[in-house]
Amino acid sequence: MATIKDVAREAGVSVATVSRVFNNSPLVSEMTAEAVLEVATRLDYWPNGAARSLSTRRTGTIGVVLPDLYGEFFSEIIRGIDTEARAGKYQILLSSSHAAESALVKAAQSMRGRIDGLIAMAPHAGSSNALGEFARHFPVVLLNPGFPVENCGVVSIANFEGARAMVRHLLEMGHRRIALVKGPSGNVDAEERRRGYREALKEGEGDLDPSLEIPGDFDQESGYASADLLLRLQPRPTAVFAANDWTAFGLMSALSEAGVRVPGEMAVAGFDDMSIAPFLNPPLTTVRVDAAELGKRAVRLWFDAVRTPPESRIFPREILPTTLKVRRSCGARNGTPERERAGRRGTGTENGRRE
Amino acid sequence: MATIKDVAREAGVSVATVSRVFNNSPLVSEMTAEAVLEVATRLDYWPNGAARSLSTRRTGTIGVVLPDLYGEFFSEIIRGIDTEARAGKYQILLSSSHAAESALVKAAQSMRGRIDGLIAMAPHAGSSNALGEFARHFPVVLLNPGFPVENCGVVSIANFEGARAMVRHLLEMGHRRIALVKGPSGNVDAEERRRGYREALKEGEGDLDPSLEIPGDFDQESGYASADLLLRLQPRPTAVFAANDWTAFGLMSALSEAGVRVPGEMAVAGFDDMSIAPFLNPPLTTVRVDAAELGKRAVRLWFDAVRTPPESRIFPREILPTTLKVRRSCGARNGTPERERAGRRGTGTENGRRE
DNA sequence: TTGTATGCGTTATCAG
DNA sequence: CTGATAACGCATACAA
Repeated sequence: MATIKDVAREAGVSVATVSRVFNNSPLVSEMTAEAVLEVATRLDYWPNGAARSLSTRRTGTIGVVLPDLYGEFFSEIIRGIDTEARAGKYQILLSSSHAAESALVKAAQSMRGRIDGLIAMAPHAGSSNALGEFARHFPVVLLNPGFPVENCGVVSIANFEGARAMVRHLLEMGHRRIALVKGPSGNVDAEERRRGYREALKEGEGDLDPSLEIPGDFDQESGYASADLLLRLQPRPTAVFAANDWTAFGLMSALSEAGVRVPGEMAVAGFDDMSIAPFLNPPLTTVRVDAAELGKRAVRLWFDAVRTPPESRIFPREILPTTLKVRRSCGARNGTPERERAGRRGTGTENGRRE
Repeated sequence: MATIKDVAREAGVSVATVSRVFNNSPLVSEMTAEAVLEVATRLDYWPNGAARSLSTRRTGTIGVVLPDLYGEFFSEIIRGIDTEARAGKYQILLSSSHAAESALVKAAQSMRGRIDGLIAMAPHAGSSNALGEFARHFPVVLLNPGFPVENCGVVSIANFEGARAMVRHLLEMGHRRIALVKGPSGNVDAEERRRGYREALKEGEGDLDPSLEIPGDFDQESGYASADLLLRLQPRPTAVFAANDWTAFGLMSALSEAGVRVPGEMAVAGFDDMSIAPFLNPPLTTVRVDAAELGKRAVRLWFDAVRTPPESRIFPREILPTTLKVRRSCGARNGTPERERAGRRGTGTENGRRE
């Protein structure tokens, strides 16, 4: 593989000149530049990234560590990160960190010298101190952390506000007895959504009854299973809020099999707004989480940090608003919403705050 | 940030010794190693990746360039790549290449010196020569390319075989007039699936009628729209094979709205086996493409290449078999298939060949 | 078992 | 405008 030296020799100039050409330095005559470029193309030369970053102390890449690369949510986050990073001429060094809490740390370790900073999603509070350590060396932005970390930028999801808005909506629709199919216990998102559920019921006239809170696990299966308990409740609820869309899907399958009409006999709501949600039968009313936007914001925060001298850096905590998507699974409020088209999502009301 | 020199000085040894410790060299006494490690931990030292790869000419990372990071298919590919790469102690430098054909080349260019090779999905034949150029420098594996490229490993999808198997199945179920909702014209996968469709009809007793081939675009919307044409056909087909699951979803929505029972009046089949497919109403009969496995195989092929001296390298072309997933949307063959559980998929017959 | 010295491919500083 | 040359942080051949 041709190096800068080869090009210099072949073009009859010094390596410094070649370097200048490839860095668009104005300190080189157009004629020389052309000649160098010609030789470079002929020799199929391109600067070696490792050498370059060793010399400049910049790598032009952001490390991204996510707990797991499974599902639409994560793929959307990555897409958002990639899009925004590319727009800023940065690349992405990706790693999933497995569930183990030490994995995140190890992944980040092994990226040293190869990244200018980190965007990470850390499910375990145990990673906290290690992350703080990294943050002393370079900018770190955390995605929806369940614990406070110093010296890191943070983007979280308005789970609480989204859930509260959804339950408020159900109350507005006249429901009083609203069940909740919870997410896995210990999960930050699940916990916040439950808080929002309770808060809305407390504010409104809803039944705040512990027996209405059915266990769930964020998956289709647990949603399916929850229908059984749901239908046994006395008096039977008229609406269910599932902690995420997968749960809602399972729930709707089970209700359909049980001959319970949705939304007629039971309104169903979800959380996430997966791409399939508008196309279910009936289309699912849910809370939209714009995962790609989550990724984009993380990158923007990260860029802000990079462009700021370390001593005057601030560490903003941003909260990604969620949006209520009213579809048919909860009955129509103002007539039946128009049919949504693929790729085009209807508008809605934003829930959440910014800081 | 502490360097190897800092550690050496602090520990009272040479940099060579520190280096040996971090490379698990047996040529260092246990005592010294411990001391070095102690100091390293205290100084929060970790080898600089750029410097290391400059010296060793190995980076420990694979460049991954995909045309677009959207949707479950791509996220699964990435997951497969990541899983397998991590198992082999490799990291992933990710980049989406936009649709532009030069983008792939640029992305790969800018990765030079930072990767040991490339796994790419190149939708445009124009990238062909550039890829061949890369392949002369380091191992390249292509994902499902629509054109022949020299010196590259290749993993493609058994689109033809999968489609043929599906249509054969429909024929077996007694259907004779089977429509096809095509994918976008020019798309490799779409083209191969159509070939499989025609082949099966030719072999069997099906109607090989051009008017049965309805235009589509791989999305929900075009599937929805296709129902109109489908229902107008004279005589009306008893089954439709949609070129992918999204198309099938749209089709099923439209049929449901039109009051056409599935599978009673119209059998519907898809292609891809998206995660939601088993949970539709009725569950969708489709052809499973294991995208994660596609990614894994690409990495394995890549590993094979890396571990082989360049002169004796061969460039295998592997074809990922697809699997027929029989569910209820085409009617049951041997009674109703058992209900599938999330995360557990039923077995099926493999279609495709290996080389 | 340990240390010394050289090279990896660039950038950047300093002279010309 | 151009050219030497010293870093950058590490691995390794060679010496000890």
